[in-house]
Amino acid sequence: MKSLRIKKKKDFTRILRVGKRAHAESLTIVWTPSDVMRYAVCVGKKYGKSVVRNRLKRLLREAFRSKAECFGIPCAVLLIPREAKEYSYAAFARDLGKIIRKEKLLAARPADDVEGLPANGGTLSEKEGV
RNA sequence: CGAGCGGACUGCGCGGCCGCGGCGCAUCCCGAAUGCGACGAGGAAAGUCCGGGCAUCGCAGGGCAGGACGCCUGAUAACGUCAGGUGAAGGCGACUUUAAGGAAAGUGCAACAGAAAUAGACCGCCGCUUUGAAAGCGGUAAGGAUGGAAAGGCGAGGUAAGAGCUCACCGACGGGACGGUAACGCCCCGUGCCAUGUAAACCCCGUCCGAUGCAAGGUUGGGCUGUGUUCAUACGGGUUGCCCGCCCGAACGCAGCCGUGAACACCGCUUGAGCUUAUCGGUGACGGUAAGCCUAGAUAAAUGACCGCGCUCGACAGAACCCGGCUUACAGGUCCGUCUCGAAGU
RNA sequence: GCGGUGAUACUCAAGAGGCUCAAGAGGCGCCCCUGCUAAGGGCGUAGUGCUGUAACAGGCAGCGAGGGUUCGAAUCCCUCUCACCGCG
Repeated sequence: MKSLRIKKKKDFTRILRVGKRAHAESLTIVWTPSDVMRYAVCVGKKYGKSVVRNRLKRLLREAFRSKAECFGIPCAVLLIPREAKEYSYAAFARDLGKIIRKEKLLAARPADDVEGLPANGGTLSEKEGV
């Protein structure tokens, strides 16, 4: 899954400039269409010390992993959590689902029509239908 | 049984399922692909406070400056660390704490108070003179008052009053004998005592220190054009803060174009003063010998989510070149001791 | 990861072992000036916590936190906390 990470500073600044923002209670995401499905988590020093930051990143990655198949089209996504005292997987997963429903449900329809998508996209749309 | 003291260890466990990191093997459509396998954070990984290794610069040159340490003996690659001892302080005790060299080498500082702060007569006490009270002169550091500190302490003798003026004891200083590697201890003799504190103030003495840190540094990969600055007996650059000395002969900056994953890839990057067990030497820190073991290596940076069970319901906390220490944070739990004190019983 | 700098009232800050002293300025409060305001001028408040008083006065603590050295520490020495800066 390493290939699906966004690493370059250039990419970050580009996505932040042109990407669309969507907010939920526990986190914000910035997304833009892309040729492959890619993502990154944004956890700076303001969130706490290394133990807290590491846990936060794991939770976000796990949440994204479980919901990645719900995306209709391949996107580049930045996950930005909201500062809080405690973080939970359940809240991240729920809010990520909400955002996808709000923003992407319409985008998921064309994915069903286009059959010539990469193997990834094909299986995804199938599962989403179920 | 209660209250302590010292030391050592541990840091939720088991199962299922999805997922992550590099590694090994296999497969194929040879890709940052898929499958399988074993492995995968700490006692502090933390703070970055010390000491090393390693790397580059310098070229193993000198001086000044600067910094660190400081009872003794040992351990160690080294240390500001550790071990054992000495002195001092605290505790009934087991024990604990301790930056603990030098103040007759010199300089500085000691506010306020107080008569006086490194030297002294304000009150008081005593004597003499004059006198109505009182004043003057002299003696005196026992008492008062001030202060953190007031001229060794305390008792006796002594005296006009006093004073190491004299004496006993304690302290201090000097010398000697004995024990100990030494710090030092202990005993004897002598000296009436001979200079307050501060060196985490400058300093002196002794020991030690080149600078920069893996963003060190190396490999692959780079050309063209224009232009500017400086320079030949001095200038520029490098060398530690400075000076001397030494090295290099061209060095550096700006703009544009081509090219470029370049804030990239790979190496450094994990086998090491390594770990475990046994045994020998040593009071101990530690060292020797033998056998066995290989135990994270990421780079937007790997341990998580869900379910079930158990219990004491899980603290502090996440490797980033590697080691030895120190310091700080921490839910609890376990074990050890010819350990200490108190109570009760025998 | 590595290296460095700093912390003093609400804000900006001086002080570098004793006293004048926790300076000074902004801000804040009152007064003058004005028909009213701004600007200007003057005066002063007293700073924070605790204690204390009828109310003042006064006392104690306090310079990021905790120890130590010293007769005495904002200042000297350790440990910790927080903030900020630099890096091929």
